[in-house]
Amino acid sequence: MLQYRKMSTMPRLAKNYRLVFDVVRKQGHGRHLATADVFRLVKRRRVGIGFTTVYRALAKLRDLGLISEIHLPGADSAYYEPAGDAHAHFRCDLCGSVKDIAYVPSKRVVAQLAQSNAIEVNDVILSLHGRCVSCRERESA
Amino acid sequence: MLQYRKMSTMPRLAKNYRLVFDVVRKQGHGRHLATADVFRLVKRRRVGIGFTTVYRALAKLRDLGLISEIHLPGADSAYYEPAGDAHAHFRCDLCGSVKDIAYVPSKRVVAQLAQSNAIEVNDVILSLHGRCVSCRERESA
DNA sequence: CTAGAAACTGAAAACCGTTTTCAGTTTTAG
DNA sequence: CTAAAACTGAAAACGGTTTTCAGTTTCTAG
Ligand SMILES: [Mn+2]
Ligand SMILES: [Mn+2]
Ligand SMILES: [Zn+2]
Ligand SMILES: [Zn+2]
Repeated sequence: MLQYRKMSTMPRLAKNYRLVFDVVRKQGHGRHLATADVFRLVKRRRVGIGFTTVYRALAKLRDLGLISEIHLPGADSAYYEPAGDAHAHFRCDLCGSVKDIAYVPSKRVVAQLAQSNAIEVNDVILSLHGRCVSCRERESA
Repeated sequence: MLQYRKMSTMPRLAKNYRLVFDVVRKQGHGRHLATADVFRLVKRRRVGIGFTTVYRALAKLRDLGLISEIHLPGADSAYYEPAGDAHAHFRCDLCGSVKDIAYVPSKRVVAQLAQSNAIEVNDVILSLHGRCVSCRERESA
């Protein structure tokens, strides 16, 4: 699970893959694009592109460690964001909005869990679920 | 999200729903049944039952808080286990096996995250991913 | 340059877990 | 008993994603 942080060390990408990457990267961190959002934005720049190609690009970029693919219980498609520091996600049960949460279980705790369970942990995924600010406001009205 | 821990306070369940509940409950904690596993085990006791009914039973039991439904990135169906204390799950990327992990972010940390992000957190889902013991052994051979 | 191999492309079809629809049957409440 | 509510199962639909196919484009030797 390599990660190319610098463009200089980044492998040469096909034109379309590059386009998909640019679309995801341009959102910056904290924005979470559903697969359908990526399609829409990519099509805006290259009308004829097939959704198969976009799926393949997303998979490759994910494998290269350039973007991260987010799966949240309750959401019905994957979400994408540029690769960056590990963090958790909050998803509103009511409106489906997704928000970054600056927290991740400490390395020490995870190492301890790995040891006591005799497993090798390569990834830790944390998601919070509940009601977002605006949904809480709207509901209390 | 109520939870009926005692049979005495448990609502009356239709025969089939009861059957599905028994199948899940009989596995005890620490066993994780994929939807297909539940079908198989239920059909063993009631041959003619339709999978639609099983899906409906699982949804209702989940809503009643009697069982918990687990969604793990990488797995292609839901898993079920009897309701119990909160815990995390480990899923082996290679063989797909699922294991309970006795850890959950502390109430204090979650409350702090909720406050600083102005969200209401109703659920915290933590999953670990990597290689299980047997897969590590098999790979090193 | 010129093969040939490897990577990429997009339409269409397949996939597959899950949900919905339909036309009933069974159970419950009064 | 009677009407409403809950439950049932077959079949069809759903929807995000993957696979297949028949090419086209790009890369790598030589
Ligand atoms: Mn994020
Ligand atoms: Mn468990
Ligand atoms: Zn919301
Ligand atoms: Zn394994």
